[in-house]
Amino acid sequence: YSSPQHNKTSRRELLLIRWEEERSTDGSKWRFLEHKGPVFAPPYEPLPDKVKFYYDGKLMKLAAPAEEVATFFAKMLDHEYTTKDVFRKNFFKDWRKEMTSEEKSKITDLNKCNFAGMNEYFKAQSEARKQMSKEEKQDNERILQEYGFCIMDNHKERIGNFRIEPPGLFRGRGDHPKMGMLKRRIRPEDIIINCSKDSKHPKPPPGTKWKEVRHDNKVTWLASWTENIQGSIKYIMLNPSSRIKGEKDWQKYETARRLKKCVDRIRNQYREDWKSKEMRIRQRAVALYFIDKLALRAGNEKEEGETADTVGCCSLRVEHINLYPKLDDQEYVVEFDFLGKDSIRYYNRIPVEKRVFKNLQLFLENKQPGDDLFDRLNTSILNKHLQELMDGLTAKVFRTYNASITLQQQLKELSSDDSVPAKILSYNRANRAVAILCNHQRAPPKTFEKSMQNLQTKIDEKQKQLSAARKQLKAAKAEHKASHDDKSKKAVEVKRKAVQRIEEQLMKLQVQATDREENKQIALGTSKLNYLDPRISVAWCKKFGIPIEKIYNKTQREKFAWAIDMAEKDFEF
DNA sequence: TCCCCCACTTAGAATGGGGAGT
DNA sequence: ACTCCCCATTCTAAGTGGGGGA
Repeated sequence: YSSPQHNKTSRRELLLIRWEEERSTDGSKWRFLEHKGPVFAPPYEPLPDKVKFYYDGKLMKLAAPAEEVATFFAKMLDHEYTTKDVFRKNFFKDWRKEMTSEEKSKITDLNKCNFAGMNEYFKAQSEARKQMSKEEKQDNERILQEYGFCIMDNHKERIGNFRIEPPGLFRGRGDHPKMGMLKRRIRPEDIIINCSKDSKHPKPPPGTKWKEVRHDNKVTWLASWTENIQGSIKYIMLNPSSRIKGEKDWQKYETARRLKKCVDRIRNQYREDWKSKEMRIRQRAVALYFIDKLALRAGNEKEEGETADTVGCCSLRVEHINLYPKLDDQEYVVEFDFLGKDSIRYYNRIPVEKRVFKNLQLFLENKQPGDDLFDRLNTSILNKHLQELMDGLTAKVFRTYNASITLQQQLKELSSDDSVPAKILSYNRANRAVAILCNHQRAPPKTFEKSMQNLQTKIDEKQKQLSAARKQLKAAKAEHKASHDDKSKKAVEVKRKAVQRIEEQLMKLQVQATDREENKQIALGTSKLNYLDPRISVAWCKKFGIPIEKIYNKTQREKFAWAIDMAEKDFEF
């Protein structure tokens, strides 16, 4: 950052030009890739004998394999998961697979297992670890330096997840049929390494082998393995600050900006299609309208019974919507109520155009609650159609586009003469509007009520202070009225200032309380990280002289380095 | 056309570490 | 120095969407 602005900019522009040129060739993602391979979970250490496990009230010593799996459960005792039937059932089934035949014949009922001793032991352990955190920190740092980076095309790049996931109990979100199942330990023999032929290949731990070493530069991952719960592949990939991720991110926003140029045409088109003679075209047009207007996800089909029952737009079922020809003072209201990604509930009531409403009534005819709303549509059909409307257009581009354009519009409406803290508050409001659009929710933090109470206490105290200060001011005024001397005049001024200061402090606390309350169930991070073109925020900061640190923390600045360099104050999404 | 596989982005929860307040 | 709380970071699950083969 020591170089002059114009140099920095042109360097970055050149880099982007280079990115673009390199991209357009043969689909290869890199020319050289060298890394040290992943870091494995530490081997299991059997519990000391003082840690007791009881079955049916009787002390029992488990052999290492069953003991290890028992510790996974014991560590989660305080978690709600361990009270759920499905979790317990899946856990117990998988746990029994790890038992010796003797253990298996004795342990037949999970309810008779007492893990309390183990649980206490691990709590004590994590306390102890906190005490000696210095050494551990150094250790982590050493591992990070050794395994946390790779060389890709002449650049040292940070790896995102260089540690292999440790074994444990699967924690699915929502009503997941597989929750509690044993996630098995990953060994070197499970790992496929990807690197360049002419690089120094990573060595497997002594006495082990990799499953495979390949040299595929059409993909970006450094290592992969197949996970045993869903049978899906997991990858080790680079950090968001890397060239390969940044470039992709930039492309994503460029595609969304291209959508901006033709979105009017597309909107007119789907409105026309609401009138089509063909059912499949009407369904496609209504679904696209929802994706555009409500920022719904595409909604791929899912394998029944393998995952939680969640839906997106194309997979909506009859039971997920209600139609109200009239509701309160509005006409043609559609009520949505379904579980989306991560089993987050989407609930919304929106008035739609009459034509959409009539179409929905048509789609619902002769259907059961469990039937598909759009029975002639799926994401593949929709995306093929979108591809014809614009090169590179898919359903998810609408989410990116609508999120980013919303932020830009909201920021434009702000008054420019606010103070910096007021501007930042407004920025967060705009961010929040996007998070609400995208339905980014979170569980209220466990400490939420308490921290709100603390804040309220502060506010109450401040209010008391204020009324005391006001009384003093009043007294000082009376004093001055009586004496009319300079000293009392000064005293009035002093008291007036104090009142003003306390008023400001109170205001600040109240704003903070409002902000926190409004954020109770809303997660801002996801939209900031994945949907809002960072150049909008960077341009806004530059235009109003707001330090970028007020908007993006260190990690975010690293991820968005390309945008921070590239965007000038007049950038338009 | 359908299905399955693969690679990648997007997601909320859990964890950890450091700073503010006492 | 200590505690508590908050935010950054880490973790890994859960989506999207393309491609290939039956």
